Amino acid sequence: MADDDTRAQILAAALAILGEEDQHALTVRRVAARAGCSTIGVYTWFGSKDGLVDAILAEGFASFGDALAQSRAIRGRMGRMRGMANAYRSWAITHPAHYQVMFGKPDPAHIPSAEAASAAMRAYEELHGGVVEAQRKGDLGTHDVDAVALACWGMVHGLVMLQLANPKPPALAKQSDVDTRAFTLAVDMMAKGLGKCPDC
Amino acid sequence: MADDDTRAQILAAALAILGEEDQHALTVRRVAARAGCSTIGVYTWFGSKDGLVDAILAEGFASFGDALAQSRAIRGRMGRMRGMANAYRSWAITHPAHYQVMFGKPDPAHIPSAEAASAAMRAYEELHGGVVEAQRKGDLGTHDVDAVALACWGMVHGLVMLQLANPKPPALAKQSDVDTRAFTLAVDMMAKGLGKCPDC
DNA sequence: CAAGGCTCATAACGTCGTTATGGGCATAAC
DNA sequence: GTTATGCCCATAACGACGTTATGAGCCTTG
Repeated sequence: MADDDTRAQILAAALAILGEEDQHALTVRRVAARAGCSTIGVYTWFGSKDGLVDAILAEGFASFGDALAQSRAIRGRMGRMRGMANAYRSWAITHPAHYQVMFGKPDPAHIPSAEAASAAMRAYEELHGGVVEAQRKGDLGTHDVDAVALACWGMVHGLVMLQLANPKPPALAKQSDVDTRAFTLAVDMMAKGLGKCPDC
Repeated sequence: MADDDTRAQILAAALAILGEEDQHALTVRRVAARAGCSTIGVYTWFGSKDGLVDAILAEGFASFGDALAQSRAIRGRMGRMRGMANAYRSWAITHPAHYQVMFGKPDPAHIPSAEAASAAMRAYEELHGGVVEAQRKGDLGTHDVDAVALACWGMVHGLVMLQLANPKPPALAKQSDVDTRAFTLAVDMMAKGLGKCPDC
């Protein structure tokens, strides 16, 4: 329908910009120019730049949640959690600007739309579900599920953010694979650290 | 000396703003107004806003490195690394806007000044030194030191950033201490995961 | 045909980082 | 003593940002 045509073109333009450039390139004027309309189109269809960002968040969390869900079928001790960690990192690295919009510091005054919040919730429940399953299978100790989920999320998030922002000293940054090695080590550390071996 | 007076006042104003508000409040106009000069003062003494940010980085990394160094004396298995993890998190949480300026995504075109880079290097070497010491004491397995340092850094950084940005779903965010519980768990996970127990 | 409402362009406002212009005011040169 | 050089800095402006007041076009409805 031609009614949503402009709206769809604006959202597509915004996603294209995020796919090609930094998140700072996401300006109302540039989105409008790329969508072939004036800036007022963004305000007609999304209310404000925040409204457009909300639509971007909804799209992003849906895609991100789908990526995480691919790991549901993986078997073996901590298999699903390991798979999710890898899927999480892959999605973030292939969608760096999108990831920054989703997980970078938001304006504290911005209240996400219901659509964005529910897409985010669905992605989080994918993470949480993996931890619950590991717990049920006995792969974890008796740790609190929420704390485990947040700890693992934080660990992966931090390594992803360090890689995307790359504030590392030159000596470290020169090792081209150091991010991947650290990530692999961190996931192993997590798997071993959450186990219930009594000797350590 | 009166020569550096204006410069010192501008830097103090910038740090005061970061101490009281969001990093987005750090604008040239507001810094200048608080320092009691016009915007041109920032350009006279720091060249550009990036130059001012460089001075802020140098100050921040020096203070941050000092905080990490407090853990040097802690004994016991993984004691220094655990202490540094706690000190890292404490510094970040008590200086949230400063931390975001230091570790948030920078403009890729911005090349840090030599002063900022060397202060950052000194802080990183505090981290690295703790890992080297643990390795030497036999607290770690045979892991690569750089990868361990980056993995631990990323883990702590991620949990700090999640707490500062707080993108958590409402059910999690309601648990007021969930960030601290996750952090404690993550540090334990790291300590256990890096050990050399052969049974797990 | 007339009225109302929806979509959208133009142009503007106040914010941002930055800079061109020019006014003091010190020190140095003659 | 007067001129000249150079540094510090205020005013006012530029372009880019998010946003909005105004009004034009167009489609639907009576």
